[in-house]
Amino acid sequence: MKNKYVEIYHKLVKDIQKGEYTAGGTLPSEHDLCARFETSRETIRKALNLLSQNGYIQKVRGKGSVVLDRDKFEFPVSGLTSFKELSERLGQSFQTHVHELTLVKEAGVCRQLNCPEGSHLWKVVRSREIGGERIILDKDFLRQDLVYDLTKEIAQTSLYHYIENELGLDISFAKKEIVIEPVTAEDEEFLDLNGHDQVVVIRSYVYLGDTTAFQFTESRHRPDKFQFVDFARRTKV
Amino acid sequence: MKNKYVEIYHKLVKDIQKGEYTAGGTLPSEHDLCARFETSRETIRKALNLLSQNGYIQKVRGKGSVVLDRDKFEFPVSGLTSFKELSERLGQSFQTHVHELTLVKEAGVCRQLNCPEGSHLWKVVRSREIGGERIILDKDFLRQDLVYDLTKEIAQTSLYHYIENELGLDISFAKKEIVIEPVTAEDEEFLDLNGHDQVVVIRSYVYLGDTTAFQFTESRHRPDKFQFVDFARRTKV
DNA sequence: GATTATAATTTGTATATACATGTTTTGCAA
DNA sequence: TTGCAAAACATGTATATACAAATTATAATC
Repeated sequence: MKNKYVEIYHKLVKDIQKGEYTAGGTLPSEHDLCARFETSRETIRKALNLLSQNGYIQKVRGKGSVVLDRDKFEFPVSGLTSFKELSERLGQSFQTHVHELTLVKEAGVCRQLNCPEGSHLWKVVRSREIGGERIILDKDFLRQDLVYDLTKEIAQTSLYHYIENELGLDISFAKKEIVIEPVTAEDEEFLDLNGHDQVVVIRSYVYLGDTTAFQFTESRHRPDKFQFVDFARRTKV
Repeated sequence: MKNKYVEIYHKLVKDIQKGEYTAGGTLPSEHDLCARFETSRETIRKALNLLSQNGYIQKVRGKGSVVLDRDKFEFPVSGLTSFKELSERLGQSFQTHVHELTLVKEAGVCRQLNCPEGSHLWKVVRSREIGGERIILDKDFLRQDLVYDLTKEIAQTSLYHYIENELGLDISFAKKEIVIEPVTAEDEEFLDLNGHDQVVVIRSYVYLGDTTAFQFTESRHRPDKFQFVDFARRTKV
């Protein structure tokens, strides 16, 4: 938190979440925010753009920044939120089981991550238990040259926290695909399928800020427990 | 297309799609683009931010704007693209069947659209046929006070085109939810389910630029033909 | 009181400057 | 030739100004 406009963004998000500004109402005008935060209008506008992009406000010319009702669409699987961040926000009891943590050589994954075919990759297989049921199976492949050390403990708590805060890698964006597929033997083994014969599969390619692909993830969800919530702005063609 | 930076954005998108700039390479520097488009750096930066948000480039400090490989993640169900826009981009043969086009009063939908309970709503039920199979069932509710006139022909071609281009309404953003649900009698009636007993349901609340909710859509997809592709940037917590 | 015209407010766009920070290139020195 | 330091280059942040466009508040007029 060193940039002024990012700080202002976080402050305003906090204020909205505290209910300081109610949905349907408006934020103070840009001019007022300038005075309050003792900064220029452009800096305020950068902060407001972040709020707009993340679905907190809608700017209406002549009126102001209208606060949106974000309650109805919490639980964003979107935006690269990790399982731990999710569970904590939901406040549900959750547990992670680590089934595999090995170094492998998978040519196919290497090709998709754009690294030499002989490269070592961490393979992490974890199941996620919520409310006593194992409903998510996560299979991760990470480039070992970027994440050199990995322990079962890290895999059990939070990969993302370790990668971002301990290793200082800059996770920046991801390409993501959601499809429905028949269950595999692996699903049967590690999940409480409850009779379901299909799972929701989320495949993600995760990139760093310097555009190097470093992770491939396959997240397999039991369909009755799956929900994806998104906020999308229309891009004019 | 009147704004300079939006025009520049579209021009650069077109250039990238034409292959003028290849994935992995960089765009001309901001300074160069200023000269080329005869404009200021801030204007160029606004255009580049649009490219970045939509997954065309990744800006790397000190290096430049690296062009990303968007081929791998076309077909964005995300971003409020309409069925017609989608089908055209895919180049597949498609067909729309209009099963219902009526004015109704649905208290539940009214409440969610934040309009008076007695309001008239257009109810549109359409099935989408691709490659000879009816695989998508779309149920739309639209506020009649905003879309006063609606014909079967419009419903068959493109609602969005009519709403945006004919009526001049400014479709701005949507809250979206994806879940898996058991098939209903309606699904059985209007879709070629091919033995599937579950469908992928996308529920969307669509809003105008002035934050008025005006449409509720439920899009029901046969699971084997469903795919959702997304580009997501990580929002630092 | 109701309508209309005007002014004030608010966001949108375009431009300019200064400095910070990270990357690449260049040139000098060992 | 190699290695290192300096310069050049690229993007990031912060600030300032001017004007456009949409909305809202105010004043004036009938």
